Amino acid sequence: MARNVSDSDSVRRQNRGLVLGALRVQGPLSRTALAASTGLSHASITAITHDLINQQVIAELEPQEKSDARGRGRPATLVGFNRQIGAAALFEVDVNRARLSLVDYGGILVDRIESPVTPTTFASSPPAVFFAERLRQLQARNPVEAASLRRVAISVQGILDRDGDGLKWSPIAHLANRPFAHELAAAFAVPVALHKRGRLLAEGARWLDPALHDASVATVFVGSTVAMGMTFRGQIMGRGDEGATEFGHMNHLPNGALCRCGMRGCIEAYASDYGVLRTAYSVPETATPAPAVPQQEYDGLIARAEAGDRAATHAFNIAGRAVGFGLSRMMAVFDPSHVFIVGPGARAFGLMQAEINAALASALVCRVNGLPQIVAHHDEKEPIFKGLLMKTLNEIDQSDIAALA
Amino acid sequence: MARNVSDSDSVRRQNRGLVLGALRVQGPLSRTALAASTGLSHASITAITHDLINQQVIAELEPQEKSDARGRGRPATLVGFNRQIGAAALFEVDVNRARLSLVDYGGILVDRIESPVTPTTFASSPPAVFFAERLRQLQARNPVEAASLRRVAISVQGILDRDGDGLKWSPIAHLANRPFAHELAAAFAVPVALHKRGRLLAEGARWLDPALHDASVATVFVGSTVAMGMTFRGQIMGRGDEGATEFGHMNHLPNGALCRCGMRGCIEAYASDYGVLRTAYSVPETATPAPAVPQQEYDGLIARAEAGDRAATHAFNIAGRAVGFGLSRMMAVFDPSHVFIVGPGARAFGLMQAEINAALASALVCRVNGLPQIVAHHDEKEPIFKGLLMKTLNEIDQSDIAALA
DNA sequence: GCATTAATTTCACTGCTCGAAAAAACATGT
DNA sequence: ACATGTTTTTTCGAGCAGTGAAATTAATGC
Repeated sequence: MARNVSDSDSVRRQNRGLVLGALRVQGPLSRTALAASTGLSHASITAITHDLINQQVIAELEPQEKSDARGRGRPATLVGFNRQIGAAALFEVDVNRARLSLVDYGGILVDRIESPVTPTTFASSPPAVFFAERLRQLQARNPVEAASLRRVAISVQGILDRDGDGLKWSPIAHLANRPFAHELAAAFAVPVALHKRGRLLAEGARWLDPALHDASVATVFVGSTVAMGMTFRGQIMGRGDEGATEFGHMNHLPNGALCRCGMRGCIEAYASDYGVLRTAYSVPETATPAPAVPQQEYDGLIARAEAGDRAATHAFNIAGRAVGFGLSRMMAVFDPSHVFIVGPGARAFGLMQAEINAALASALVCRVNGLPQIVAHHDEKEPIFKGLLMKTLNEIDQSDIAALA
Repeated sequence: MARNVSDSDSVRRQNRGLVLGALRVQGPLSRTALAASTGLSHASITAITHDLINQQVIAELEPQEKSDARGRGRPATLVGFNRQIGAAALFEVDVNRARLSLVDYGGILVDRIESPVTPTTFASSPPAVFFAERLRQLQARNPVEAASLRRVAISVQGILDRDGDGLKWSPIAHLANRPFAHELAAAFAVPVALHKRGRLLAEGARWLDPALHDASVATVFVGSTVAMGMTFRGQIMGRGDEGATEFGHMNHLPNGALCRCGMRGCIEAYASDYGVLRTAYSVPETATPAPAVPQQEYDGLIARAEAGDRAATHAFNIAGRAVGFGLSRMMAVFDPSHVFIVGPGARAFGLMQAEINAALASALVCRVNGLPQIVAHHDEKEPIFKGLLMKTLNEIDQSDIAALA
């Protein structure tokens, strides 16, 4: 029986959450600004901030003298997060790289470790060990933050199970079906959350462009894989908190090109770096995909296509067609007002755009509602990190902090 | 500024809504059962039911003597909806038929009118006039219920605009882009809601099979059109309340068969009745689709296929393939645990099943998570009506009644 | 009739928000 | 230096909804 009853406690949680959320989005605010932003009365804001300050969650900032000509009246005192009360460890795992960032409760990056990943990395050392080693290393270097670790969050690629704490399949070799989330949670006595990279991209895109904060956006990653996350009017879509969009492995052409996942005809098999390379070099569609494509090789192909090379141009056309039809098919189920293209493939957006638009034009939804606005966004690391960061801090805010007695 | 603040009023609304929802789902209940079902304390249930009874929303039922051996202890007095306090008019509009039902607040059908629809129906008389005429007729026949009309809800096919109160496109001739919802609302001084048929199917499926009430279900209608609605763990998905899944017009084959919508290669162009007929009779794919297919012609084709006729069998294979790849592609974005096939095409499910399964097997999500459970459900009128009914009554419960002072 | 049992109601208490008024803290004008 | 105006915060009493525990109500069983 889901406990949906509303009582004074849920009121408290909700309104404290509102205050924390406002501070998260807008940074330090005065109590008056908080009242305006949350819609709560001044009296309530006084009570809530008073509690939060007592609990050391937030603190009054030192008034900044000098600066801007402060107007008349009593000057506002800003309150902001107390960075020391919590820390989170954020792993971003990729096919060829892993990065662990330690951030404090204020969202400030404290320390960071990068490690290469190879197809054998997780075969030789179990994922849980790999992660634990690096986390211990960061903890040793930052004892203060280590003491207040509240969450570990991991950005992964692949398909999560229905609970959202196990990977059932992943393009990263030997990562799926290893219960590293549970093991880490046990080892560090801290909740460990797995997030699909696509979903984080969607979350991150919202934070990077405030104008999109409440829009419906599909964020498509094109690079070593093809992935997608969606937001619907500011809400993250799909499987509650697990996320299940497998856009890259949506079928594009029945019995088509062989994909890394073992299926045939996936969008990824045409639009990812290895897919484009395979097409460009006229390698048979059924050839086993390359396990990894060096960045410069992909960039070289983009350069060749931009220089007019026929084979390269053709390969990107095919890729654009795959992405375009994928979007067109997705839009039959969910139609966003904006589409972001991020990742290395964003640099090739110009080469794919015509085919993408052509494919979208064949969708009824687009004919009726108009084409979504499609924008390429070159950097993709920032959205993922930002998404992971904000999602994790928000989780702490709403689950741990707002519920504090 | 969205008013998300929680106060005693929102608590009241939420908990009253819980009580109304429990009664809606489970029928008349005792106060003790309400407490168990909602999670509220007995004291609160006493207060809430007291208010609701004072407001004539619910009433105590006469104790049913005789029946089952009532145990010891004070006998429970059930409370149930007061049917007289509201009524709703429900239109179901189809390509060849329109039906208007008048129901009371208890969900009991009071009266019903059916009218044929032809491609010229809405050309000769504006939709608003067509609807208003029939509604007036029902009101005249049922003056008591007419006095308490609270909502008009219309089930339509097509694409709604973003506000959800206008049709931007519809397979029903001359129905799109006519502001009949606004006109009706003005004429009858009552809120008028448009609902996509696919979404109602999803809603209705939940109500018909309580086991699915909290599952993730995709309900696919196959018949004169192909449509789909989805629920995610009991929540209706897609564009908030407007609904935008255009499954039938998801592209199946680029540049494929001509669809009624004017696009090419839509799933509908292969899997709807006209599509199957076209394939079976080897009519060129680019031939203009028949405006309507008589029921017996479609049924005849099913019979022929079941008897082993090659052309007919082939046509249903092609249809199954279209539906299967559509589902497979949808599942890259949203993967339900159950798929319902409803509508006339459900009778041909056996003929399509193999191709549907084959197509699904080519989806990575299915390989990893297993195939969803696919079930055909012959009757489709009931789910639509039930969905429209429950959605509308729930709307009244939550918006009008729960918010009463 | 009286004990037993189960459904409902009553009652005292808690915790939250809110509006209005008061207090605080600073700028400006005389 | 001091009164006045402005803006931010806090204080205070009221109101409201939920809760647990105890009391009440209405049957059954012996």
